[in-house]
Amino acid sequence: MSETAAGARGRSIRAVPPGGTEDRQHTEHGLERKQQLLDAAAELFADRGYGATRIVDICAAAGVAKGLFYWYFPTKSDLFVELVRTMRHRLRRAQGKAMAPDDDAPTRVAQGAAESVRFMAAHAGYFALLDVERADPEIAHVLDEGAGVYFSDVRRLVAEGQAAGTIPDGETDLLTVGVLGAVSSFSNSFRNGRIDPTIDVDALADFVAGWVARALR
Amino acid sequence: MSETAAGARGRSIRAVPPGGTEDRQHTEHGLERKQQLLDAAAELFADRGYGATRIVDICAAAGVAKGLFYWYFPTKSDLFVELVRTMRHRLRRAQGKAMAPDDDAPTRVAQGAAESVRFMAAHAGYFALLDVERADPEIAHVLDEGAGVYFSDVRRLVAEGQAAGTIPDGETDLLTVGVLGAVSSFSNSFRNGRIDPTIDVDALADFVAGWVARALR
DNA sequence: CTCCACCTTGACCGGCGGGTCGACCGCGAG
DNA sequence: CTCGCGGTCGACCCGCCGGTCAAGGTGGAG
Repeated sequence: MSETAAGARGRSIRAVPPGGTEDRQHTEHGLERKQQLLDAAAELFADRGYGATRIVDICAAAGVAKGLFYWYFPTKSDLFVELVRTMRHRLRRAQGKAMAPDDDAPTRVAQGAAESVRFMAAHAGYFALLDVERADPEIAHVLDEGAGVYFSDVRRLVAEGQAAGTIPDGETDLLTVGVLGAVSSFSNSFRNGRIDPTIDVDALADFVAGWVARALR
Repeated sequence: MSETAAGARGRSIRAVPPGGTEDRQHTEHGLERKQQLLDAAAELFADRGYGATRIVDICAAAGVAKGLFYWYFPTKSDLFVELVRTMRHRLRRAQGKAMAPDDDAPTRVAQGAAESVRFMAAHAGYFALLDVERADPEIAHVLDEGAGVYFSDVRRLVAEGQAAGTIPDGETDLLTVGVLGAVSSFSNSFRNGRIDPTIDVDALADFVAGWVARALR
């Protein structure tokens, strides 16, 4: 884990620029290769967990040698972080698109919850990798960061609803936690097969929307 | 962590069933030592995660040499399993005690949920260690086993309520997942400080009971 | 007192796996 | 053609950590 300052020696002064991070120039082909690694890693993480996935496994799955990994990523956790951030952006975009701007707050919350369930079901392979140990501080950070983002998104809506009288006053934070928890619980259970997998995803999403709407009443 | 060893004293008692593996004869002092290891491990697991906790750290925390660990546990995951099972038994006992036998199903579910929240808050250090990677199959197994136990406990109550007409029909499994998810979500958020930690635990428990009751209506 | 079972120690071993390195390839620009 | 850079390879290094082991301690039963 030690970044060993022994970065640039010899003649080629590359790597570790003032900014701190890698700013490698990738060709289009390079970007594709990087994506292959990302995809392979996502699958392996989801399958056997982050810690249990060896870098060499990721490379093997992508059909390249281990050394190449470090051409594209400084460390394993950097790859993970990139994966998670990408996922988060896509999910939030989907949520935003699913909420009708003119509906009231509780309805919008329910719409967002339903869409989240659908999205997570559609990308189960991706979201499974969130079941990860938070030992690595870099991991913990990006995960907490995500939790914070979703929290404030939902909290804003809840507070709005309370102001408009469409959601009961008080305990704004708790209501928010409840909504977030419902979405992740149902999604996790579905993904892990604790829910009858033959159920229609849209039916599940509707159920969750109803659950949230009732609890918010 | 008190008198787990009911009254056994003076003579050695068997700690592990003769299932073929370790069936060491521990003296009372030995059982105490073992408990020290268990406690030290629980704290470290909760603090930095299972995978990131080194056996030698556990021993150092308990003030013994590494070799001794293997006198009491075959492997690290065996220790973990023992920890989780113990916890589960205590929680279920608390739940059972909290539910008034003559109340109707939804009320009992809410009572159990509230008690679970209180229990998990009181033993936050213990429950934090459930945030663990499921890479190790032995770990995954004991965790799933626990999920299954709680699931069937709650499902039984929900089905009972549906039969009695106190809970709406249909989707028994989904309702169960919702209840379980609410309890764990609120408990996790509280433990991780995502909820204002100055809130009274009983108030939180009541809130969760209300949340569940509303969602179950 | 002796013996045996339980307890305790820390040096040691083995391999696993993250990260490094130096060499090499192929292509487009000059 | 030659240079430089993006890209690729895989042997190698090395610290870490789970697990082992041989030896020594201690207290109670006989």
